[in-house]
Amino acid sequence: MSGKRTFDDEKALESAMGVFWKKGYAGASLAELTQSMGINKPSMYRTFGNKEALFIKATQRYIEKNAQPHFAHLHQDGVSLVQRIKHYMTSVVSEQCTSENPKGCFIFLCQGEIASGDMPELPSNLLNQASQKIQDALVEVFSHDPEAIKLGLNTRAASIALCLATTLRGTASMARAGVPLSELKTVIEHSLRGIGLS
Amino acid sequence: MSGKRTFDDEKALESAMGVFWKKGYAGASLAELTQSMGINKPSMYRTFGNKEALFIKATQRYIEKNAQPHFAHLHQDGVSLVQRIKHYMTSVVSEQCTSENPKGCFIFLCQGEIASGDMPELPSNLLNQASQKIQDALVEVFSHDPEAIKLGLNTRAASIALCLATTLRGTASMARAGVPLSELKTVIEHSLRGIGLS
DNA sequence: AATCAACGTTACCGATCGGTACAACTTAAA
DNA sequence: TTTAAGTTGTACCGATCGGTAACGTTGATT
Repeated sequence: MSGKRTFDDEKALESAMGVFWKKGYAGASLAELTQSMGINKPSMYRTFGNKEALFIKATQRYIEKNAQPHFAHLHQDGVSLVQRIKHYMTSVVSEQCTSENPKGCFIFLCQGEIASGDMPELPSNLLNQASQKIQDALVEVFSHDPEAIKLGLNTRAASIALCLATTLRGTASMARAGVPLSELKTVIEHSLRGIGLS
Repeated sequence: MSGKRTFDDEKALESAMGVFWKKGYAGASLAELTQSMGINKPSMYRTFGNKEALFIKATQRYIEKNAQPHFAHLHQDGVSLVQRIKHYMTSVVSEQCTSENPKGCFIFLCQGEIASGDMPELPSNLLNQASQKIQDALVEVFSHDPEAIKLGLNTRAASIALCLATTLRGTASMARAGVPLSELKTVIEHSLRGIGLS
């Protein structure tokens, strides 16, 4: 049996994240979660608290390891604004489509559950904040980037950011429905065209 | 108590549709469904069969009464192509945002559950077909409409239809997250711009 | 060597899940 | 008026939900 932990907290959390990503918060059962994590229920409760706490930690992990890294494309030196935006969008949509993970976006999927009324308050706030960060990051770029200012995009930064964020929600939904990356890339092209880029 | 049915099938089905629209398929419990329908479980099972059959009927009702009517805007006589598309998109997004119904789109929401693996086959097929109809209707317009052909949009009808369908999925997700109609209207404008219209 | 905290396993808790058997009752037809 | 079909309400079914108590085992500390 044991006396020292026989599993890796980080690996277990990653597995739990995968289950939530595939099934959502309410749809992920403790049985499936613990089975995927390779541990049993008492170990899970000792290590993470309860389902809600586990979900919060899984969400934070997703934000840190799967969502935030894409933002780097927005501030890459020596790359034009258009290319930076395109790289960012393509990077996000690529992850929405990869077969290594469940299709779609963890945040958008679970945020859709909030309107059901079955999502506790703390996870709800975390998901809302996370989705808001996307628009905030885009607003920041379009407001302060010299190239964006030269193009006059700073005067409607919020509107443009909303458009791109909406596109990313749409591609996430499409990816979850099985639409391949190749088709969604053309959606990105048209989306950039719509806001006056490319 | 009775011998003749004491409730209206159509009203009950509409109530059930509202619950599925808010909670999704798996998230809608028989208790909440029957309570909203104003009947008890045996009456529901006798009238509609089971939860899956009820969901199928509710989905068909949504398609017929809430989704199909928007298509009329696409074929309105004496209206320019741009305006027809814009009217269609605005009509759909308006319904996604109205406070009379749950926010978002019934089809897109429930289709997202398919990837969880918990959605039976018949409802899955119905939802996939319904979402495909949107793109089909748009492809049809961009392929055969004289104005579209004159603009050369017929050569990339599928791509354009995918863009607009993606936008509608994005706005549905945004609406469910609480973004108001006024902001999403500007998203429609930019989206039309991206495909070469307006 | 003795102690104790942490671990894994099992078995269980009350609540809720989708679904149903059954009895009481009402209506229409015979 | 009797009968048969149809409807409602209650009470229940086995399964699963999130969560936990209890027990035996293990390893580090003293």
